[in-house]
Amino acid sequence: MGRTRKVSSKDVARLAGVSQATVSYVLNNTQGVKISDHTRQAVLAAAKKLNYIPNQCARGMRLKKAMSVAVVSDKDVSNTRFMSVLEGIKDVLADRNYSLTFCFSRWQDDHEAEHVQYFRANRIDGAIFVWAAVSESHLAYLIENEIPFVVIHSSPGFDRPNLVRSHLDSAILAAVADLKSKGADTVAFLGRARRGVRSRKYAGYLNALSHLGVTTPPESPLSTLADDSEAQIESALNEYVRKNSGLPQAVLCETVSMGFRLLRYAARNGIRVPQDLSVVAIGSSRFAPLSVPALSTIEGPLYEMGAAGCKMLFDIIEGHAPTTPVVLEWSYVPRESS
Amino acid sequence: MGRTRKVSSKDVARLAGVSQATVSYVLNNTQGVKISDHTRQAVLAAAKKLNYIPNQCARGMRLKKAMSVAVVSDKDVSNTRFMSVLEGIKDVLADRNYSLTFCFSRWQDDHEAEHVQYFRANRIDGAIFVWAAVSESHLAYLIENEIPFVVIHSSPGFDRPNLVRSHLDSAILAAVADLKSKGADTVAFLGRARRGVRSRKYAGYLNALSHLGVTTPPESPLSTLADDSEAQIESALNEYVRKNSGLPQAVLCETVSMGFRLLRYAARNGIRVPQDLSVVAIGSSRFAPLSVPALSTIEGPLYEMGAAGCKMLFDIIEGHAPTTPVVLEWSYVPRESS
DNA sequence: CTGAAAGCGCTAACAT
DNA sequence: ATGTTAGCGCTTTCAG
Repeated sequence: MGRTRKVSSKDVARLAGVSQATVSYVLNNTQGVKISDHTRQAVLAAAKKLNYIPNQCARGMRLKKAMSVAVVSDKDVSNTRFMSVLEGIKDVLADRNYSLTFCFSRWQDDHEAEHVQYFRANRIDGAIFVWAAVSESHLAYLIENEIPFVVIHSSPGFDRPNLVRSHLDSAILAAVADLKSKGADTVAFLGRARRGVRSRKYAGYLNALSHLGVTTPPESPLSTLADDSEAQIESALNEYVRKNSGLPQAVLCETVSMGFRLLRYAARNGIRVPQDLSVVAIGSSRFAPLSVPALSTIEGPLYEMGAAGCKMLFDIIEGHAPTTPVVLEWSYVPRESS
Repeated sequence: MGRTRKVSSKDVARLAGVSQATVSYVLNNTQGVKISDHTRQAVLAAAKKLNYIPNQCARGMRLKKAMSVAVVSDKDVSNTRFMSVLEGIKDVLADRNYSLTFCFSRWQDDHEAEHVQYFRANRIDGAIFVWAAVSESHLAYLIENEIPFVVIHSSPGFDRPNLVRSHLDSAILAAVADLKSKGADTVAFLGRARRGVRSRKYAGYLNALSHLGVTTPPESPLSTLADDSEAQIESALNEYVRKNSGLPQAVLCETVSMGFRLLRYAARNGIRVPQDLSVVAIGSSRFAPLSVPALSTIEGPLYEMGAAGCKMLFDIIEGHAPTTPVVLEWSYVPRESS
């Protein structure tokens, strides 16, 4: 058939035998404008017949909106997480017919940052920072210039109202409670030494133990763990067994990959999971349900953080600045390993 | 200072004491229009003073362009690779003042795909598929409807002119030649069994061996390798040693993580790298230069593939369809481990 | 060499 | 209940 000139609202109007304005009224369901059912159907039919899609650029120009928001991130975001957040954002955008413009956060000069230029060039209506390195001074610049933005960031100590972050403790508590209810008197933590006590995950673990009166094993976290390789984990567990004269009944792993490795260790050594040992890992992976046994996890609200951040951005764009951050809960997803 | 109304070309014109048209001429360096140096400077000064940035939406509308292209990908692209490609694309886009609109490839209905809608709504001028699942029938639809697109895809057997793919064999040849020149008579391949003979990487390895007359060890690829865990690699190597009565002098690893694990194995067993054993891994990682010894790698032309794809897309948009795919070479990056 | 004016496709007063 | 019209900010003939 080849390309015919793109169809405009004028074409629809002509075919429906009405004016362009009427087409706009019908298609946008403009409030306070009454359209007879007859013409409405005519317009709808014409639009469908011509396969009409409004020119967002023209629309945006008239509305003084860009109909797009920027997602700005670093070049080395971890992937699964990032894509889930993007999904959440995209779904909210789709509802409003907004598109997603992608920016990297390079900090040459605050004024020259890509998203700033884009905003001033009317290409975006606001920006969402997704785990991006972003200085307080730059955020101050954005505020000063009234550029709408939201920060999606999990690390604590970063407090502003237009922030979406996550809360881990309750989910860990739920997991440990579940382990306890299934008979585990002692729950060990498997994590990297260099993270140590400062980590949110370890803090949540300690918090859960004290709330539930579960024994803290003397050798936990397994501090000899330099990385999450299989050999490291194996030797750490061996040392644990030696010091505590036996395996823990349950282990909370800092990452999914540690969880997997622990499962492999157990399999190799004839330890039955979850009968002899329960395993729960913190993090998300498409593969968690696919291991044998399927790995129980504590998962971050990635999609929801994206969606919440995007909704918050729209609120800001529409003049309703949030007064307090959105905090979303991680959740305990028990599978076969616990 | 607060937000003042956005500055338009009219404001610049007024300040410079010229007409809007002149501003446009100067700022776009319009061909075939002579502007006196005096007015040119006046316009430039005014623009700078007002910090003027043209409204891309209005500009695009007038030019009948969207000033943006879509990157279409799946939700689970592997990350380092993806971000590098995006960088290449973004740099080319920046040259032309284009922005990047992000789409997921969901195949509900060919006509309803997001990028199709976006094209018809004038939000994008074309699409780049980055390792996305995309059916031939959908591509046919895009061609039929004259929607400009390019496919960045490495797997073979996918042949069309508007394609950017990569070629691995020469880089592997270079690596093996280097290993040989340093005295390695035998080079083993460390890869996952399930990939086996069908993989491009293994094929490239065999090709290099036969070209250079390097010995193919009987136990290569290390077919017992079920995954890339440390324990698996260790037992595979042990088996290799048993069957070949000794370690290979050099190993080509299918992935960077295998390379790292091999280095750790060597360190644990007192094998000196590269004196006793040379290691080269296929793939890219920020960490490759950071290991001890720094890992030699064979790296894909990720950035370049993005850039080439984007340039190709602009060619297509401007009516110059390519007649043949772009094929870019991987490169051998020797570091300390070889 | 520069300016006036038309118009890209759309929406929203303001008419009717 | 619908049509007329005036722009949104920009580029580009066409006149001076």
